[in-house]
Amino acid sequence: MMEKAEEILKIKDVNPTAVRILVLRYLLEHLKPQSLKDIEKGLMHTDRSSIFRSLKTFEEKKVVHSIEDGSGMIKYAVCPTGCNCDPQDLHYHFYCTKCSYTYCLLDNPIPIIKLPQNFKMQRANMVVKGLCNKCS
Amino acid sequence: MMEKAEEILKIKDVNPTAVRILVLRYLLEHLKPQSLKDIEKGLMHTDRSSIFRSLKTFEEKKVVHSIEDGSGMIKYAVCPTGCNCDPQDLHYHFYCTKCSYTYCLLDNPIPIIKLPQNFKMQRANMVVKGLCNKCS
DNA sequence: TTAAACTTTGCAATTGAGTTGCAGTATATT
DNA sequence: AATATACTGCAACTCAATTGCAAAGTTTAA
Repeated sequence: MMEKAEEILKIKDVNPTAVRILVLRYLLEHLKPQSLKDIEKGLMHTDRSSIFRSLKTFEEKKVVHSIEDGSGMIKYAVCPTGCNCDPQDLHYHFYCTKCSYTYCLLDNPIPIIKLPQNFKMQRANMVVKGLCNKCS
Repeated sequence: MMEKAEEILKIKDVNPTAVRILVLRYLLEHLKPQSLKDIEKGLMHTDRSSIFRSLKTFEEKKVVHSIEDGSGMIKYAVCPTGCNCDPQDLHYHFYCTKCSYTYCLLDNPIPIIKLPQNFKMQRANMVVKGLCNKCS
């Protein structure tokens, strides 16, 4: 785990700077998707805008992908090996309206969606909202 | 169409005030989901917060439902007849990343999603992003 | 090895959607 | 009409996201 962040950055062709390593490690240590604020809280001495820019860079270089779970905050998760952030790599997310936790629903594949003529899918964002097991 | 807004408000037990009628008419006239800002632009002499509060009331009384299409703005659409805003009434949306238009994909039913034990679904928000026929 | 060029970072300030407090206006109730 | 209740418009605020800028760090080239 110690080295993993650096390795990933190298593979994805991102300069392994201090902030980037810290942010990526933080994401790797926390299995659930994390918001900018979550990361900011976790890395107490790192500037928000630096984290923000790291995340933007990560997204661009496909180190992480973002999830809009309707919490009002974008969440970020490390792309699993082989993930190209293609639609077929995506899965449903579950957002608990009580504890604000975002779960990945890995068991359900996203079905093929028939789009109208000439519509081109780039990505998808599928979120189920409700109460998780702890809150229901 | 002229009378329809008032009728809907009556049926859904919402006081048919001036702003509410204007907002609902605006939504009825525009088939695609509209954001607060869209409505504000459309109704040039109506205050934003009044529109906002109308929409909140509408949501509560199930006159409209909201869609988070990842554009950063919540969109609103009039509930079709029989819609209870239940998960099973929901459908996919398509958000064009170029022209920022949100389409309803009514042809695809949302599949039943297996949730982990004791997870309770309240609502769902399914958005496909990409390019629409005009932009691709 | 030093200077120039480029990248990254931290701070402060701005944006923009959403939301709220409050006082004035309109509408309904007695 | 007098009172209560609901609605509206304005201004101000919140809060996440984003940007401008200068300082610090790193790389490249002379």
